[in-house]
Amino acid sequence: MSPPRDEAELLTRARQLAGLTLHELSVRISQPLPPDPRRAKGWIGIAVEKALGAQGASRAVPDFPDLGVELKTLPVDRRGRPRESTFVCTVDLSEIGDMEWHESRVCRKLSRVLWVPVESELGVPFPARRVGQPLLWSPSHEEQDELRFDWEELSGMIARGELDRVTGHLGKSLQVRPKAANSRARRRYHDDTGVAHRTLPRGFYLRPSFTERLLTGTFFVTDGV
DNA sequence: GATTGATCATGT
DNA sequence: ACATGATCAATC
Repeated sequence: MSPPRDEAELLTRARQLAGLTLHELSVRISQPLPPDPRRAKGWIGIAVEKALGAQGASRAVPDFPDLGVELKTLPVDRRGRPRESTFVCTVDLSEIGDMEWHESRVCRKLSRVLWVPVESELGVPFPARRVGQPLLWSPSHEEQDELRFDWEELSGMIARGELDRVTGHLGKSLQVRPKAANSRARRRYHDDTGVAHRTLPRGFYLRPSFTERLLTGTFFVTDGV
């Protein structure tokens, strides 16, 4: 599958995936379904990448480098509400001190995102789960302000060497949580006074309440009734 | 039931 | 080790 030439082609391809079951998706990309989905947490994301013609899944660039578009699959329940937070990027412990929001990895990563919801309902077997309608998104001014507010609070604490006081409780829309192979993993960093620390690697995540709003659009109230 | 901290797999 | 792709599962 060649990469899409422009956003329109990408969106057309994504819309053609809507309604497919994961089994049908696996046939389309000639990639077997994982025998134990609990041990293949990234399977859906990589499968959708393949189906859309994304480039290498393991490189530190957007999924569609020429378009500057990032792909995110989003597990949703039957009402279309996100069931999980969304990983954005790792917390950069080396250069977080002197960084402006607009040049941050969080801001750049979220500047253009193709969201692909995927059914993730307890009662529905993995092969029968369906791909949903995609949304090509950039943050509104309001969303940008929200994310920036949280990012400045969190990155400010980290720069002051207070990372071990940063828990998942902080941040209305954006939070910091562990992102590591296990809880024993450690990574070194220097705060803005040059003091060295070793700490559990962390990542920035979007809360489900944030992704829920962007899926439906902030101008519509959704109460499930 | 929602949320936070922990974890799984693969590629460079 | 660290990046990619996230979900699992203990706890609140």
